[in-house]
Amino acid sequence: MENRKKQIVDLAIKLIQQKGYVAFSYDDISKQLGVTKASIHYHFEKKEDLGVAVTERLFMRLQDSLVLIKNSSVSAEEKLKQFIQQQAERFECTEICPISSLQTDFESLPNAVQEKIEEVSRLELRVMKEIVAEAQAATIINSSEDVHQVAVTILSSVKGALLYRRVLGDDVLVEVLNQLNRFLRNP
Amino acid sequence: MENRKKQIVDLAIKLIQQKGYVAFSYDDISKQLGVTKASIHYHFEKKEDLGVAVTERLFMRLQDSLVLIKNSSVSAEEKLKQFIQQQAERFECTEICPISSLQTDFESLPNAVQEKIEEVSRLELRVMKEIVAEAQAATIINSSEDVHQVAVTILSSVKGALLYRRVLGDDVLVEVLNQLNRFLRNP
DNA sequence: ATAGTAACTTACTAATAGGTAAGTGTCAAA
DNA sequence: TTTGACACTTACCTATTAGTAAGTTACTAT
Repeated sequence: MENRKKQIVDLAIKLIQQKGYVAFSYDDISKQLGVTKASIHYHFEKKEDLGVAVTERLFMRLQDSLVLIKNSSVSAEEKLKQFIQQQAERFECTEICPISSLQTDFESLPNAVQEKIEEVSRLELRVMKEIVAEAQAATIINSSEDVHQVAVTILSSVKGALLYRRVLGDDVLVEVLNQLNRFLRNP
Repeated sequence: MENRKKQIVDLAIKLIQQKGYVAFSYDDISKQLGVTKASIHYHFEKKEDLGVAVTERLFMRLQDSLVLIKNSSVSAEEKLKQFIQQQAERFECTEICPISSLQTDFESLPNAVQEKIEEVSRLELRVMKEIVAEAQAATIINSSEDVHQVAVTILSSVKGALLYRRVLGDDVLVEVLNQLNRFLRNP
């Protein structure tokens, strides 16, 4: 059952969003799936293997959205809105971005996972740059702004807002999103 | 020796910045201080007690900077620069903001520490709002912007940038700081 | 029917975590 | 000189962690 592997990875991502890489355990996963811990080890021998699988899924998700961005005929305006808001809505208020969570736990990560999360972060930035560039071409974003700088700032502020949201409540994210809009919109 | 307690708390904060609340252990601390684990327990019986002491120190640091902001005769421009850049320079590239780290580990924190980190986050926001309001009064920041929204956006983006810096390198933070400046400066 | 494989379970290990009880050395006040 | 507090150490306990070895069940192709 290849499905079981997917189940485990999905649950691992969710747990990483809630508790982080260090804090989640094979016991958490096995109990929630109603199997023994050893059966999780059967699918992913070491925690490192599961960690790599997790980062590979995150990578693929981003690749998918990159393809979607490039091919879809949706307006640049909608793409920008979608990508940002999607992150916000996909997660509950107690969850943060899985990439942020792994960045936070970076020093405790096995080497293989460290390298992967580096790749994921770079790809994420590429995706955001793609969106910003399109929005700029559509004159939604002021073209005098530097694509790279704007992209990295949007990503940082959204990820940071998700952290604050967890302790200060839902409003934080909405406020940051509003302010980003104010900053970015062409006057 | 009240000094030892301070040593422990300082080291705990550093370890939280590097590895997070869940990942750091009494063993880490005792080894780095050259004493036994039990002696750390003598000063802070439970990990929760140390966690509370840590958040209380973070709170006091913020209170100090709040006083400094209100009393110092430095220009609003300088204050804004100082507060933001201070965070960046105080930490090494492998370290993130201790508040962010505790926000990430929020779900794994003891209740008492959760409540404290909530207070710390609110105070941090207050400090940033104070700075933004002053900068606005000095017409450095466009006065049409909402103080609260701008403050929460600055905090979020700086904290987020520290996460990305850890995996993508030092440039990230500089870029975000530059972009924030571009957004904020009066035209 | 049988051999083989996938997906498990049972039962274990070693390491590490937080935490505790009881004792030791040192210093200062009575 | 003794009492007592402080700052420890030694020696432990229990729970949890990642990880493993060996056996079990069920399905599948030959």
